[in-house]
Amino acid sequence: MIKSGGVTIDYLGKTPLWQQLAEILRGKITSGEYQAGRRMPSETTLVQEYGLARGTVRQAMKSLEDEGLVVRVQGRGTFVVER
Amino acid sequence: MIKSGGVTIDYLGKTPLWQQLAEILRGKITSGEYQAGRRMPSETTLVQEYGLARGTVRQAMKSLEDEGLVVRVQGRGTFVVER
DNA sequence: GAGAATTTGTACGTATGTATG
DNA sequence: ACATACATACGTACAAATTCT
Repeated sequence: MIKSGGVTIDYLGKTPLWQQLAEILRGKITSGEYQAGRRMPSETTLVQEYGLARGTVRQAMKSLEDEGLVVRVQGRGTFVVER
Repeated sequence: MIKSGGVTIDYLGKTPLWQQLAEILRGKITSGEYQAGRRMPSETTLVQEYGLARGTVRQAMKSLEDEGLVVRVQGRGTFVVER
């Protein structure tokens, strides 16, 4: 069984870590794993899951927000936008 | 009083500055002054200590990394490899 | 309503990576 | 080899908003 799709972070490659994470999360949104209107995993959770610094996670989230895929609300969380 | 051992940088000689620095650092590693598993002085620190440009320091560090003596981690520092 | 816990926002400092002149 | 600038990344601390107990 081959893990295809580059679902994991490549810490040695050229692509920035935050871009890789953004790509992963984008995939989980478009695939429906993260459903519209529902809350995404918190930054702290993602930090633990992927072993990245919070700033790096936030940069990935920021890019998703800029794309209009998610909205971030202080004190509440980050939510997948309805499409 | 003569400084023997080439512990200082010779800015006029034929040997590249980065090679001289690499040699110095290599010595401090093998002698145990820079202990295995611990962090090396930062590039900025070495820049100040030896009066070299950062690019030159990086070239020296790169050579040490190629030799397997140290590993460099973005955002954390350069560490002496355990042997 | 009070206080604790959670979550995102902001700021700073430090360090390595890359690019240009 | 030097100088500069910016990007990427880690770590820490605290603030602000919301939710939970």
